[in-house]
Amino acid sequence: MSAIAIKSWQDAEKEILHRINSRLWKPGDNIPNEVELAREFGCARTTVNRALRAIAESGLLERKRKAGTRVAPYPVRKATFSIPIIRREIEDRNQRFSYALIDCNTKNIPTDIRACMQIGADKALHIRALYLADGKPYVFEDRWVNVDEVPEILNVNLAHTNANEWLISNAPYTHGDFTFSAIKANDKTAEIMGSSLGDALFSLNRTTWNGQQAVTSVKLIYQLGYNLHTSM
Amino acid sequence: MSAIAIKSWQDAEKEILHRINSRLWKPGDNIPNEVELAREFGCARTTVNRALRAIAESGLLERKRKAGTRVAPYPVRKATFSIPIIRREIEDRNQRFSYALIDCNTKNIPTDIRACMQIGADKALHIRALYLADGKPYVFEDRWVNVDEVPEILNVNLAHTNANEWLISNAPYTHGDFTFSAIKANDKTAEIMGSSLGDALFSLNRTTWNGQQAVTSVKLIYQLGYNLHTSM
DNA sequence: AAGTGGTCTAGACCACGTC
DNA sequence: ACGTGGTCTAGACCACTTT
Repeated sequence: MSAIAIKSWQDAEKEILHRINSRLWKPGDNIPNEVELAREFGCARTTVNRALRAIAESGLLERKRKAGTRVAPYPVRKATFSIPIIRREIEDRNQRFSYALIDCNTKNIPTDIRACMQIGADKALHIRALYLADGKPYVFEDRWVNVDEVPEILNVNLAHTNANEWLISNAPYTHGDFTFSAIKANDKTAEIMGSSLGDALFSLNRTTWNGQQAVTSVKLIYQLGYNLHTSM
Repeated sequence: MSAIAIKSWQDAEKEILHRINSRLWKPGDNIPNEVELAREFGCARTTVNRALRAIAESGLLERKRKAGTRVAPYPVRKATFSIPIIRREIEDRNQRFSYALIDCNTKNIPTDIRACMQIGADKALHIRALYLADGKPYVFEDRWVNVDEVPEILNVNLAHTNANEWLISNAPYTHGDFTFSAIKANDKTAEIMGSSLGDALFSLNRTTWNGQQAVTSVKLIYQLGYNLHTSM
């Protein structure tokens, strides 16, 4: 019927998405298998596979060997967001970046940090710093660094080089955990951020590992009004 | 040298990641091209391509035709998070899901919602509802639905069927915008959520589109203590 | 002009999950 | 046992970007 010329996997992807969105294939329905679609589209099975795989990754299709491919009945859509370095985040807003170290020393790890980093050592490097946009507090960083994993950081002058940037370039990680939350500014936070006591602030906790070893665990508290945006 | 047997694209991916993480290939370095790696690994170029493409999608490699592939100097890592239906989110916590419609009627669209939905019509369906976990407020939903795009929703009894679930199954969308932020509970919000005035709450604004047409725009306000978690 | 990644093809075999 | 997706291969051509 419809004389659609499928010449690339993106063409196939568009056509399949169209069939899902137009509800020709409804949530829960099984769709034709790869061989049939390839025949219908007049292309190789590999091409159809690439398109189906891409859509399945976005959560709209569910694929199982033998059972086939079906339209997700309750699609759990996936969105991606980027984790830029703070300097770039600020510069992308056309603001001037600056940085101020608050304090930095090696000390005993509090139990909550120990629990989320799961490291054996008693001590770690604790860094507190402020990142500013146009001279105004943008984000407050409260960080612990596993010096067994990244000993070179002890030779870095953290008053001049910020840990966020240095670590990204010098301490690779294989995986990480991210938690976003809303927190109420306490008196210390309010003072540092120049905001009011009780303000609702956006916060990100991130712990990264290189293989089995924790690299760093950081809590970032953003200025009032910050929001995280993404699209799909 | 290293007699690594590369038999799958995942093997190639692991080997390449190892070379990046061990800093054999440093940030900013160009790495060998696909043909060379295929020869070294003793596999087809397609296999190497799949591995490199996967790593580039995660942000660790940058690829350009002719220029080649290099390790990202300041990797902008990408993380994905899932957008589950609220019922499932609650049931996955082993809590009992329930739902209460607060109000629902067709009325004039406020200017801020009109701006983010970019629709022509004067009126839209406004829904306010509460989703509960074990009988306690879990998330408050304040939603506008474009009835030109999804007229069938007018026939749905929203006292029994929640809009979140109904729309996911019945109103496909091609793309969307997501904004996460922290907000301070005002008196109305505090009353509805059973939290205290001034609490810092986590909030998500989401607008979805089907092609050119806005489908729905929703503000979700989560209970105190909620956080969004993801890992990579 | 030339080098690199991007993709397509046809065929093959494998792995998983259902029957 | 068998049907489906998952992947590999070798070769080919194309598209983009830099030189």
